[in-house]
Amino acid sequence: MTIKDIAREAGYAVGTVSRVINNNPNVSPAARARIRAVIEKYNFRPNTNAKHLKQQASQGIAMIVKGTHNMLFALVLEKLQAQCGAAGYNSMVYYIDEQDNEVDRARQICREHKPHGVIFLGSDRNHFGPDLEELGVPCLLMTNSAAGEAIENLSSVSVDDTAAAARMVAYLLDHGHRRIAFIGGDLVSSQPSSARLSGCIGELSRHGMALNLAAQYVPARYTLPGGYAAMEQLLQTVPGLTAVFAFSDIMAIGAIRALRDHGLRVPEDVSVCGFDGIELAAYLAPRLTTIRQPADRMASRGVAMLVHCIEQHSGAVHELVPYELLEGESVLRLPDP
Amino acid sequence: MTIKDIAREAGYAVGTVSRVINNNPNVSPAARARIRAVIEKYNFRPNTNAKHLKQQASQGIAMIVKGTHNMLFALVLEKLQAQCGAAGYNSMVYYIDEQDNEVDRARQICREHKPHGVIFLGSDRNHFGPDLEELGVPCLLMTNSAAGEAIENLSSVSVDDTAAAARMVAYLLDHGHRRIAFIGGDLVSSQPSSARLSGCIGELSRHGMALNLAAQYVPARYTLPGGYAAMEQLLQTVPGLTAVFAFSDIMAIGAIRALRDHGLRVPEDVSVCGFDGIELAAYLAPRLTTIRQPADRMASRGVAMLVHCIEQHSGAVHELVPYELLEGESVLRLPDP
DNA sequence: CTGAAAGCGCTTACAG
DNA sequence: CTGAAAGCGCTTACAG
Repeated sequence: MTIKDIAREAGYAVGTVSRVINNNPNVSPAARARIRAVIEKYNFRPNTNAKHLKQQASQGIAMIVKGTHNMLFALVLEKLQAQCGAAGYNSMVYYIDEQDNEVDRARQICREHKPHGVIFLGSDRNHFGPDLEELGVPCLLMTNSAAGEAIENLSSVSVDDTAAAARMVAYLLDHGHRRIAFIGGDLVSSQPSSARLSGCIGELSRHGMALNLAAQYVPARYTLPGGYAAMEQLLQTVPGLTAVFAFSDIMAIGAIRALRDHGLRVPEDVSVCGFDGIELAAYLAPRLTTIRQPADRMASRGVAMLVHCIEQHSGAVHELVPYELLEGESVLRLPDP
Repeated sequence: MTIKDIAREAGYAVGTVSRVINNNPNVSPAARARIRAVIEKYNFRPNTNAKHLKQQASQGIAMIVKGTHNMLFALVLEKLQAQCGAAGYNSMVYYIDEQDNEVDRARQICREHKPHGVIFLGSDRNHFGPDLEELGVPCLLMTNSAAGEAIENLSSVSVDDTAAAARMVAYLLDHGHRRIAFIGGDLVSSQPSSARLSGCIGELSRHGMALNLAAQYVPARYTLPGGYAAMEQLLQTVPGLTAVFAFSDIMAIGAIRALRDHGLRVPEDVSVCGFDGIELAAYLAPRLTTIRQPADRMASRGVAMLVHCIEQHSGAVHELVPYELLEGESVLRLPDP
């Protein structure tokens, strides 16, 4: 069943059928009705391969998501799709492996599906360079800042990771914690982890405290076992620690389990806080103290910015959206010494 | 950059370039080397739209996943892809919305990408009928049984949902629980929920107990808030309940939070158990007692079965894989009355 | 082993 | 408003 079959049965040429399918106004009501009826009858769907092969530009925005296990991305993606729809764009979602090159994938997608813009959820900073401009369409990085990259067509929307992490450290210090350990991502590939760590170091030094990177920071995958293993390591390298700051909620949950398996209570013996503010954080016991990244706000700003770039041919912008420290029950206020 | 440009630069015809790309043996080593070098030089990737438009059959298996929030599916999918790769098939993954029609989507995918087989993760039983045979390729339903559907080309691999649920009820009864409530999916669309519920009813009746469906069973979405809301309702309709059996771990986590918010402890005041055995279940406090669906085993059996159907042109088979009751800390043994 | 050519199912100027 | 035709970038018989 192809457009040709529809055309024959309806008594029109394939061009007219194509116009009906693509809502081209240059079709008589009679032809439209007749052709629609035949399409309906056979529940015909045009072949997207042929469509994309020929079409100049799709009416869509491509979204490239790194990893399917990331609960924050899943939430942000949902909001992005809603916002895109509201702005009159289709969204096309491509999930890729955590270790795949998102920029290579974007290149292929642009060639084959000709989107009006590309949104990246998750990024390896090593993959992003000036050659991104070759894509020829505005791009947007979500939840990571690209302000430091200075790539002409790459906008970004994120929280101020440095400030947010500093805020959390200030919160821990205010609660009397002095021996604090950190679990984050790989500092070479993860831009947000670096930013957050520098926020932590800054805030500590404001209080006259130094951070021993080798001992107090353990890089881990953003997974439950990743957080678990990192916590076990920190228990060795930071004796007497009273608080742990994990740069994702999932890692925090892993860390909490590790603490418990070592006979430590949370928060009575060790306080734990996370980052992201995923839905799950509020369902745990104790509720997790964390930094909430506002998925809704990020998505609406992101789509607005990208659409502006697309329609006005304007340059990249980098926007910070407000984070929020969600006070849960996982950080204890220590008594004054 | 197209196959034509590569051909020109390499000094061969496009057909030869195509043969190199598709590892067709009828190419001289010299031509192969020369063309490979040019492809390498430009990092050329053929347009998949054109490829699929023309190609008889891809060397792939399509996987259609309902929903991106399902942690069990994410795990099973990972294993499926590994198994497919090992069997010499590519996997092409298509995520669709929870309420979208997976069979309609499969129809389109088969037309456009000509996979050798289709795997469904998640299904609405209302969408499956004898017309699935029109797809013309073997299909496989994962984690739900299709034994009752009698569709010629639809195999399935799942745990015995009825037996597994009965086993859990037996476990609760053995622990002294008598007032038990249930949270599951919509009984009309969810085959596993029906099967599990019937297992629960059967086991209760073996012990001379009846189930008041309207009061003791609350259908919910498979989400945290879904479980939460269902639990709040059960607190009204089943006064004095001592145990809750949720048909997914995520719903169980939601239910636990609801109980706590009503001042009840788990498991001291109310016991809770789940279904699925996702990684997270073992990281909670208390660890969740649940039925583990063996993702690894299901994936390896599923792919083996599907590949057999594909290569031997054999008919559908329905296999049950062993479940496992994971004893956590969320079910209390009640003292003898 | 290689090339020339047809054709996959669409879209889109171009005429009328 | 409609049709005839070119062409998107590939694959694949068919000749040689």
